[in-house]
Amino acid sequence: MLKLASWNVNSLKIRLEQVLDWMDKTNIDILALQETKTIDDNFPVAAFTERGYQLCFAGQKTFNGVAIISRQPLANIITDIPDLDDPQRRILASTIAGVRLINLYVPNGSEVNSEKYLYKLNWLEKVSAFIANELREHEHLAVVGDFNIAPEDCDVHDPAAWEGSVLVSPPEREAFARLLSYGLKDSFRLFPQEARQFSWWDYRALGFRRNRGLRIDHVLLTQSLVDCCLSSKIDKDARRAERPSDHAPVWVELDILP
DNA sequence: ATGGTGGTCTTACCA
Repeated sequence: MLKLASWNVNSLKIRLEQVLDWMDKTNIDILALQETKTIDDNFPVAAFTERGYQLCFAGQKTFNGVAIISRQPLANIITDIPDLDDPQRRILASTIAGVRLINLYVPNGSEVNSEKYLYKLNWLEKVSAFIANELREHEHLAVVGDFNIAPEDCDVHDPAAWEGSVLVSPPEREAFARLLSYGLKDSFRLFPQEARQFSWWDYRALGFRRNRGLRIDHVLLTQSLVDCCLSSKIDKDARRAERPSDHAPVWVELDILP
């Protein structure tokens, strides 16, 4: 059994104890983090290596930042991709236990047609091309992270209120669908799920208490991993913690040896 | 109820 998780922690410095507690509780094998918000020199390496994990990370000051924490060795690490000269640290890929893992912190996009939105769409285009290329080389591949896209209306607490907005706009959903067209599957939808399950809730206006959320954090799997995927869940409990991230962790159990 | 909270080498910005 291999447990693979993704979590936007919104500052690893603030959330380190929560992350360590959650890893202990769930006995996770591989954890992909987004929004670590720390430069590499300040990454809390020892906290993870003391627990028997290995890690890789790509950070910057104040914003963004991605990391992969793994019980197994991390090979073939990539932080930058062709045709995207981007100082923002949002991409981290590594091969672990025969699985190619691509960890993404997709840009938020701010508002439809804003400069940040256009950056998001271009970023998604270049990353899609990179993933298409990776799929040619790796049979067992997972794309995980904060996609900042709610793929379907059932992933949105109030689809009418959100219609056309950033995170749900048709061009963003088309970019997500393009990944599925490569044969990747949204692991969450492989299983029967209760309605109104989300992975992110705005800190403001009692968003979590009222379950006014979106499902924007995803684990996409190639068919070979779908075939051994036993479950796909969102751990809403982590969002109930004191001083939580605005995102909950999402994770899959794969019936392969770690 | 068109606001609100939380994070950052903050006093503006990002989400």
